[in-house]
Amino acid sequence: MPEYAERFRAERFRECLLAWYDANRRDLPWRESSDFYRVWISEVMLQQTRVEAAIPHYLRFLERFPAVGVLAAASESDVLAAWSGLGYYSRARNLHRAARIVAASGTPDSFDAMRALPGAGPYTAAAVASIALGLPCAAVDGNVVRVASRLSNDASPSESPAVRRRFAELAERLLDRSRPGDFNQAMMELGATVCLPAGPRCAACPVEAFCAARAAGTQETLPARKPRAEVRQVALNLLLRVRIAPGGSREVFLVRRGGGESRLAGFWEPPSVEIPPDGARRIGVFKHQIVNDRFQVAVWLHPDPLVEPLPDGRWFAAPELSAVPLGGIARKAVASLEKAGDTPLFDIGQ
DNA sequence: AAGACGGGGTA
DNA sequence: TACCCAGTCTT
Repeated sequence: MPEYAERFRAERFRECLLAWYDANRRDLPWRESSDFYRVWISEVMLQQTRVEAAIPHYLRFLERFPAVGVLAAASESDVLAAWSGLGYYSRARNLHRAARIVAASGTPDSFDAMRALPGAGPYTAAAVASIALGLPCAAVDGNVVRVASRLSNDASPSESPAVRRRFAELAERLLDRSRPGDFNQAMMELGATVCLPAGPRCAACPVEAFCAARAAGTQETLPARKPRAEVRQVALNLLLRVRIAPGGSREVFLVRRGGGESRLAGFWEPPSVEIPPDGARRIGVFKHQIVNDRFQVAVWLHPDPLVEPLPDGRWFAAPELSAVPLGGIARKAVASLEKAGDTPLFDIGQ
């Protein structure tokens, strides 16, 4: 009877979590009521913003715009001014647009209606729907992803949409349908204060007994992320042939690994160069790296032409260079070369 | 799928 | 000083 056992476990989980929440819940300004407008404003403010940072702005904002009608009637610049210091100003612009929609057509009464408002994604729609409307929607923010990954001891990369869906389904299964708003806030508060990214305080955790990661001792390693793009530390040289003048194409140089431990470590840079006599004028600065077995090339236009033979004169074949995925910078550089009448040809030296 | 968005907090 | 944080929207 695995289903029955599962249901029983989920029920116990809810009891433990909510008992902990009831005993430890913080008094926050937006918890004084479950008023839709106040909950909504707080959830938008709390996107990418810490509770402590949001509180003073929240209080000021509500004083300035005490009800949705006031917000809807305000000018955008007034709203932006009240938002100043919070960052991500598109949140304020979306909120303002959404306020006009709510003022005109009424408070949303479902997850879908909430989700349709500008600035309300899956998280915000679920949070407001559960806290203000009492609807059984699981709100999955970064905290909940961390808690869910540890409860299930699931080391799949947490930024993949499919994996996030799995964690959301777990949260949905655990959700207390009679107190969805409290349950969601309890999960998030657990993640923020106990189930910490580093150094989780398992001894203080109300649901330790339900945690598969804790049982396996893997809690510190979760949630897992996509494997870091791997830069192969191999002396690969890339030959680019660039058509420079009406005369034809010219082979140009290449690149060596950039040094240092900085952001550019692992990229490849051209050696210092001299200007060739034939007036080759516009050669890019090239950086490339092997990322997950794919060649990536970035090309910067450089005011000074550069050409230099490789010191050792050796070339290595780069696989499928003509199919190299160019990043945004490289595409811009190539487009710029083409606009200037120079057709870049990519070729493989050997 | 990947990057922009903006502050503040932290190594 | 530079990196990190993590929802939503855009491309």
